[in-house]
Amino acid sequence: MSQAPVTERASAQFADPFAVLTADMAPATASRFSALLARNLRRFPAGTGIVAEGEQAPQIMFALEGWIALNKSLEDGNVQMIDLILSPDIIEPTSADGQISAYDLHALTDVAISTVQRRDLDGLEISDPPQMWSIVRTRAAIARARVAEHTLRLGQGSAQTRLAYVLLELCLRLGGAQDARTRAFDLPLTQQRIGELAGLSSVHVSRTLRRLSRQGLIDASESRRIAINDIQGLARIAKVELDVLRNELFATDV
Amino acid sequence: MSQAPVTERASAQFADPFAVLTADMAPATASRFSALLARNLRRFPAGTGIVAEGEQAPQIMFALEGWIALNKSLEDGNVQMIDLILSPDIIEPTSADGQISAYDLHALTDVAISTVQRRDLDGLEISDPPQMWSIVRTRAAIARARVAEHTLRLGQGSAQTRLAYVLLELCLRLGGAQDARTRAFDLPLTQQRIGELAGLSSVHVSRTLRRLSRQGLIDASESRRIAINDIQGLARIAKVELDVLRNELFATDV
DNA sequence: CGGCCATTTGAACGCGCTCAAGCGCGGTGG
DNA sequence: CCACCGCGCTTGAGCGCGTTCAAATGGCCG
Repeated sequence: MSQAPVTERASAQFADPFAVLTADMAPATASRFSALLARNLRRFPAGTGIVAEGEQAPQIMFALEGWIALNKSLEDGNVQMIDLILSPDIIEPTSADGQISAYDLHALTDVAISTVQRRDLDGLEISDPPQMWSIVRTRAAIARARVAEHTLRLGQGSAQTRLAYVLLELCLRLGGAQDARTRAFDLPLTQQRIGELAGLSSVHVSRTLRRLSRQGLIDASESRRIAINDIQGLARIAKVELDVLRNELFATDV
Repeated sequence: MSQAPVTERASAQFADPFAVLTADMAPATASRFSALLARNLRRFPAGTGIVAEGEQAPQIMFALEGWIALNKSLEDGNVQMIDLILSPDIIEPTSADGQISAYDLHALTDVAISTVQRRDLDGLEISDPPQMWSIVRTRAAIARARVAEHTLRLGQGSAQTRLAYVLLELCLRLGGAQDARTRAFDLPLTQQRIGELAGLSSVHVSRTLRRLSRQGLIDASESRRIAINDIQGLARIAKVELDVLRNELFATDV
C-alpha cells in the first residue's frame, strides 16, 4: 500500500455491493463473508495510489465502490490502463509469488475496497462445494475475457474502433447505462485517462470523440459524461457483437 | 472442439509434463491427478483448430506438449494472438457461463492437451488445503501478468519494443533458452504468426527483425530459430527489467 | 524442374503522434 | 468583483512509423 488507508467498521451503505457477491451463498457463509469484508474495508480518495507495481500487495481485493485503474507502465513513463475495475470486480494483483503486485492500482474516484489474503477465504469455506473460490474464479474469467477483447483492439483496431469499444464496454458494465432510454452515463475520466485506456494520445482522444459525435453515434458535449445515441452503429465501429460481449462480461451462473 | 481429436492411453513420454504439475502434491492426489490427465488426453496436429471462439469448450485444459496460440479476431478477419500457451500452462477458455469459449485456440505445432471440467478437479480434492485449485490459480496469475505485459506494449510500445519483448518473454519461458550459452531457441512461428502476436504486419516483422539483427542484438538468419546475442540490449529495447519479468513469469511457490 | 509459401525489399500512403497555440471554466486571491 | 492562474479540451501543422501494394528472391517438396 503506497497510501495510508482509512479503516472503518461496516456501515449501512455497503449493503448493496455485499449483496451482489453474497446473493447465491448459504446464509451462514454469506454472513461470515460480509463480516470479513467489513473488517477489511479500506477507502482511498480520488487520485491516490492504492497499490504500486513491484510492491507488497494483498492477494485479493474486492472492489466495493468507485472506479479503479489497473495500470502498467513502461520505463519511459508511458502508462497503459490494462483494465478498469468496478464493483463487484475482484482484483488479484499479485503474480506467481502471491506477494508482489504486477500492477499499479490507482483510484480514479473515491474508492472503497476490502483486502484479504487467500487463507482468509480458505477459512470461510464450510459449505460444499466451496462457493467463495467459485465466485473468485468466475470474476477472474470475466476479467480475462474483458482484457482479451481490449487487447485484441489495442493490437488490431483503429483509434475509432478502440474508443468505440471502450465506450461500449463501459455502457454495458454500467448496466446498459444509468439512464436506459438515452444510454447516458457518467465517465469520471479525463481524456488523458481515456487515452491511457484506449492506447491513444489525449489529443487523438479528443479528435476521435468529436468524430464519433459528428457521425451522430454519441454525445460527448457534457464533460465527464457520455450519451450513446446509436448503439448499433457504435458496435459496428467497435467491431463487436453486442450479444456476444454481454455474455462474456456478465455472469450467468455462480 | 472443431477437429476430431485423437484419444489415447497414458504413455511414458508424458512423465515430464505430469511431473511439473504434480511435483508438490501429496502422492495420492498426484497419482489420481495423473490418471485424470491420462484419461482425457487429446492430440492435435500442427495447424489445426483446437477450440473455436463462441463454441462449446472444456472448462480447463492442461497444455502438455506443443505450442498453442490463444487468439481473438475482429469481424474483419484481423487476428490478435492474446497469449502463447506452453506446458505447463493451464487454459481456461470459457468466460462467465463456463460453457462457451471466448477465444480461438490453434495448434501451432503438434499439440497434446488434457481437457477436464471443474467438477473433475473438485472430485480430486481430498487433501487439505486443496492443492489442485491452488495450482490452477497460480498458473492463472502468471498468465494474467504475461498478458498484461503484452497488452502494455501493444498499447504503448513501438514495433521494436513489441518484438523485442515477445522474443525476450519466449527466451525466458523456454528456460533461459534451450542452448544456454548462445541463448538460442526454436521459434516454430512464421513471421505472419509473430505479427499476430506482436500486433504488426508480417512485412514489418521482417523489417524489424533485420533491424534488431543489424544492431547485433539477435541472430535471426536461421529460419524458425532465434539467437539472442545481447540480452541486456534487447531488454533495453523491450523496456523490460529482466529480474522483474522473471519473477512474474515463474512460480516461486505453489 | 516447377510450384508454393515464406521472406525480403521498395515505394507510397495515411493514421496517429508531437509540438504548439488558443479557448473555456473553476478556483483563488488581490 | 474581477484578475489571474491552472488544468482540461480543442484545433492546426507537420512529421514519422507502420501500413498496404507490389515484385523479386529463396527454400522446400513433389
